[in-house]
Amino acid sequence: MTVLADPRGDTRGDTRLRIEQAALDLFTRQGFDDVTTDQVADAAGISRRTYFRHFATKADAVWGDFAAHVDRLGQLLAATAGEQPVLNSICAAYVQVNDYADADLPMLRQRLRLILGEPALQAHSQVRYNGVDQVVAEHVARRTGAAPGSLVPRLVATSTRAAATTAFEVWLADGRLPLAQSLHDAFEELAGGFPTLRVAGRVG
Amino acid sequence: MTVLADPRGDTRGDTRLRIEQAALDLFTRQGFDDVTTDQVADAAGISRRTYFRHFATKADAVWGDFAAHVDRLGQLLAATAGEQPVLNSICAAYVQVNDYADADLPMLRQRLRLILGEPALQAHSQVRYNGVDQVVAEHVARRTGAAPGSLVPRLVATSTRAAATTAFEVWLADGRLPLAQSLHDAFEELAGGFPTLRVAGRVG
DNA sequence: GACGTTAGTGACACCGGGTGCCACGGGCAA
DNA sequence: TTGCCCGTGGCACCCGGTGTCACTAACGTC
Repeated sequence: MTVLADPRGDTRGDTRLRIEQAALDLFTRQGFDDVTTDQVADAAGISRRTYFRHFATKADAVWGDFAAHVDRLGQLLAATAGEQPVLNSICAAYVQVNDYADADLPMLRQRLRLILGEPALQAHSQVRYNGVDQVVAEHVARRTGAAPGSLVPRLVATSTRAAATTAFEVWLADGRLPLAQSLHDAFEELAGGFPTLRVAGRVG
Repeated sequence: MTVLADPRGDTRGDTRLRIEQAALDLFTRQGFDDVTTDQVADAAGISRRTYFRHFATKADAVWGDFAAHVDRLGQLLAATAGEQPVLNSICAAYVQVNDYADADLPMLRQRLRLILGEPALQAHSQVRYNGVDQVVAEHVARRTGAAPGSLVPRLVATSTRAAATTAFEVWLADGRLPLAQSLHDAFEELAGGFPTLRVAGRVG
């Protein structure tokens, strides 16, 4: 329902953005589960059927163009020189991919708060993470000569992604230190075999 | 439909098991998405409505009593002495929780193949993993004195769980070496900061 | 200017997961 | 027998997601 806000001809690529913004706003205000796709479509000035032509699922509107994100991560990894340790190259790629301008940080926070906080979106995220893990595992396999499906490439991929996710969570909860710093901290712990644990452990 | 297989009075706790078995068989044969809950219910000799009284979601039948699993993990962690390094205690707890009798291994493989292989079940698994991560993070927090929500406890929890999941995947794909060995290998890599990478890396 | 093509859209019907409600029936205690 | 409880089935409903058809505006061609 509701008349098109802009009857002129520039609404083509704009629609997707309008949907994203409407979805983020509604999900943030009311919670993901308490908003129907009808409401999102209505807020964006389109029909429900049209919503599902722009996004495959209700959750997808929160993710923006994540595939491009993963592609860029893969390109950054492929372009790394062989001199630096593998973990450093992965950390650097994660930092670069997530290097947002200050103006974009509020929207990033909004997206992440939903993705990391709403159970339904957490569930959905697992499938996205698989794409990331695969790209990273292939990078590790190239650099080490191991098969991409063997233990070390897989393990490096999943645990570095766990590190990145955790860094995001901490950054989101605290917000004092910049995201890049949080990522570096997490990777440093991971790469060093958790030095913090060794300091505190081995008490007896 | 279909008459109750056992009209005597011992079908109370038995129903849940029948549903699980029917679900595992159907999902394995036809794929999770190509089986409806009607079919599962029918195969188990109950109505769809009754299925959803035993399991909250279509996916839950695959997981068995996972909450008990997590509880036991938490108890094992709480009972560990403070002498051994934290990571070792987590590894030991994972190994113990997943110490199945040989007779139970086929069903475990069946469950894991579905959980790790079917996208819809992978998505569902994220919510389960949150419970595991929380238990592990609390353990690390107790042992280190850090806040459970701070970086290191969170990171240890997510990356050890990533290690465990990866070990499961490798065990499932290969099947040569025992699960406990696969878990130990993964934790050793993780705890050592990925020694394998250091051997192969730093070529230049 | 009439034409066919194409992309974006809306309306409708349908499927399947999940829930609330009511009604039935069998076991069990008073 | 009476009353209760619990597991169950049936039904209607909500919502996410899809297939299909019809409409319309924009565009190039003749």
